[in-house]
Amino acid sequence: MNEQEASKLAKVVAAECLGYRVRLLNRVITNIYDRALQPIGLKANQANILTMLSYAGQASAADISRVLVMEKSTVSRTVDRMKKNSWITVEGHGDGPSQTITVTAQGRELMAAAHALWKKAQQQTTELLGEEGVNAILKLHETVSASKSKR
Amino acid sequence: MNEQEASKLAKVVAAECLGYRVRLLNRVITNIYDRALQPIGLKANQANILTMLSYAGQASAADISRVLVMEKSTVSRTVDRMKKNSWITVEGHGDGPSQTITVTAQGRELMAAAHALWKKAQQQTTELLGEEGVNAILKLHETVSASKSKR
DNA sequence: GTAAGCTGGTTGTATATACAACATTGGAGT
DNA sequence: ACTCCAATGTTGTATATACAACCAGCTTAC
Repeated sequence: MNEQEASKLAKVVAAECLGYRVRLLNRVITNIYDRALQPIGLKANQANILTMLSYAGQASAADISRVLVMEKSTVSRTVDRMKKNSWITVEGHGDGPSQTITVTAQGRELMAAAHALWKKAQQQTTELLGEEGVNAILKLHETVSASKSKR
Repeated sequence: MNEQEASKLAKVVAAECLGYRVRLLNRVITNIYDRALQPIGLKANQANILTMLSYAGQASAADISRVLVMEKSTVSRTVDRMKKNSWITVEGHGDGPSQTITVTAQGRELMAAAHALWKKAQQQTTELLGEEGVNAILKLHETVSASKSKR
């Protein structure tokens, strides 16, 4: 398959499916953040959780799930990984509900280191998308989160 | 944590990170397609590959990887799953390069069934995002795929 | 003509994601 | 006070994703 054919096919699939475009966009952008944070062993998603926790002071897994609109099982496992890295502590009855999750001193140090790296990724993304693209993302996010809150 | 606090936190994280917004957007939109296709056991991503293959007639794994801009290991495993479902056939030297992947009769039937379901998801997405949102996605996709082709 | 390198594919490992099934725990209602 | 239900969390299973290491075959350079 030559490049022309490939390009044509890509256009066909892309023209058809919004889902495809969103997934590709996600792969590209998330990759920028993940690569940037890779030197300190942090993933973009975990960085978001750390950020939320540091603003909140403390939160339960359910809080994280609600605030960041993530599936509770995803939160459960991610929290577990972060706990193993000693970035956070989880207090409360091992099994029972109502945990209290807080960022550890180590976690705060990590965040400090993450900030510079994250900023670079954010800038790279902004350059890639352009001002217009960034605004589009902001708007799309508003639309989606508005629809989510209705449920 | 009450709803006001949660909402405020969400805004903070979202305001900070474009990556977060894109991931959320991806989760919401991909979920629409996955749920729509769920009755026939097809995932959005696999549907895209099937579509590409049916337009192409045949393609190698490397072609899929290039056209849809997916990691080759992702393609390898997804192709494997689709093959197990008899939606596609893979011909060529078991190990060696240059496979020839084609859609089977079963695969074509599946696509026919998928089309109606996919269309519903597409419409649902369009309603969710609005005309403006859809245009934003189109534009973002162009920007991203243009940057990709430069590499 | 041979060695080095490129291309194509697979596999190991890790994370994010979704859905379903399950356990636990508190509280609400009677 | 007791029962039932809603909210919380965990775990099983499956897919998508990324990166790295690896293998096989073909091409290119010398």
